[in-house]
Amino acid sequence: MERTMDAGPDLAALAGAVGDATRIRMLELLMEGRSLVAKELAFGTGVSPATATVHLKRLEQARLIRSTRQGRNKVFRLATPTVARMVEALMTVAVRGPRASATPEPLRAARYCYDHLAGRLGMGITDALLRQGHLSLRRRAFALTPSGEDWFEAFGVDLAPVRDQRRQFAHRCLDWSERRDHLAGALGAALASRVFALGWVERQPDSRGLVVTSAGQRGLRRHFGAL
Amino acid sequence: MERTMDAGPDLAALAGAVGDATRIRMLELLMEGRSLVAKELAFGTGVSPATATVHLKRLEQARLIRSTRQGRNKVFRLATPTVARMVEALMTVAVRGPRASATPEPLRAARYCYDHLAGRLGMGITDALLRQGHLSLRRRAFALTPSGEDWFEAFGVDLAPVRDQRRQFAHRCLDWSERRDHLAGALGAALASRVFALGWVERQPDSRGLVVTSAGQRGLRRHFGAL
DNA sequence: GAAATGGTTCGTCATGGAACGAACGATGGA
DNA sequence: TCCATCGTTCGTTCCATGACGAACCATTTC
Repeated sequence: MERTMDAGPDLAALAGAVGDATRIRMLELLMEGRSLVAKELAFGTGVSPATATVHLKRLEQARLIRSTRQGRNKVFRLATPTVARMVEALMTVAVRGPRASATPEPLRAARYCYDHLAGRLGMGITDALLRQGHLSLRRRAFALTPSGEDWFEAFGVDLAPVRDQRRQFAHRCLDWSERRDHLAGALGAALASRVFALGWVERQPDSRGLVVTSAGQRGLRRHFGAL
Repeated sequence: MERTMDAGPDLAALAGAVGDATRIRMLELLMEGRSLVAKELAFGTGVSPATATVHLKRLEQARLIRSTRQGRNKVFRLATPTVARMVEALMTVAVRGPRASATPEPLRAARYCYDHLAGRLGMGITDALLRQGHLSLRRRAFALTPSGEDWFEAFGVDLAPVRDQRRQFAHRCLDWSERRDHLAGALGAALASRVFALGWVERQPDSRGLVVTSAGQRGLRRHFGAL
């Protein structure tokens, strides 16, 4: 199909890469947890390893995902937080009016969005941090206040390496299930893995989404009050 | 292709609708100006009217666009500002690193994003309004200050009907060419059409994007200082 | 080294769907 | 009333590509 050259970003190429049921499902899977190996992505999309290889290669060429070898495994993750934002925007549109309330309860309650906490849990924590003056609002991001620095360190998050990452520090991410934004970026990811390390949340076995443990209930209440 | 039911939004359906070169181009065209008739969209994508009909129907079924009959014409527009946000997010990702600076100058400078001003012009105006205290920042939106209300009325924007619209009043839209956000929503659209009505900007004949007229240069400087 | 596992490559198949031209219904203007 | 224009419908063609199994490397484990 010949066509005059397009000004601006090459949407057609991107749309081609995104516009396949299996590939978008892969991106969706990568939104939930940090990174997955090829086999998990094949299984998760219900497709043979051979087919998965092709799709993953295509996604990688489109710079939507990145891979690293680990032994005989190949682990994939979203290429950039910007990609996560894009997928999030797609999800926001994909939630149809009448079906909007059909978003499964566990997903509304707590889930990963890329590498940070989302759903009502992520939102609640973010709101609490704002209320307590540990975060403040900036145009496109949150800012960590002095009291916030103390709080994070006391919570067990070593901030130095978090600041050293090349990605945005405290990004604001818009959630498709709640339509409000929550803490993302390097700081959001660090917070999420700390909460995970504390055993406050656990990955749900086969479904997507997270469950808050009873220790988590207590801990969250102690730190953030009623969420 | 049988597959277990997906939790959450139906991304596959959406991805299918978006993932075609012609259809994404149509969405792109609808981002620039308010609304277009079927023929313009056919011509703009280099496709026959028959083919265009099929694509437009598909996009409409996916609720990405909406149409109304006007005489023997059928005019299309993006269904919701949320869709515009999604396309914008796609564009942001589609801008490749090395090619980033290859974004054509006129598009960087001034263009429509859906129905409001974007590019450096939209950003500059937004910044000026913030600096002058006519807008203030909220979490997901801008807020119009009391002085801002006066300013808009003096500028010739009747705010009452703008507030009555069902869409968000002063949304923050992230720009793919500048990677910063600018005034959108009902207020952004009203401002854009006022600026257009004043003859300060004109649609570029065949390219995309806008040009600032000499009257516009003067008017913008007078109201906003150096942009 | 052999066996097991993860991933890739290759060849093939089948299907979806994108495109067109032609014929048709509808609307508006002369 | 008649013509021009706009859009839709239909039938057809044809190509892209998504899927698989089998064979093939590479790495770890025993």
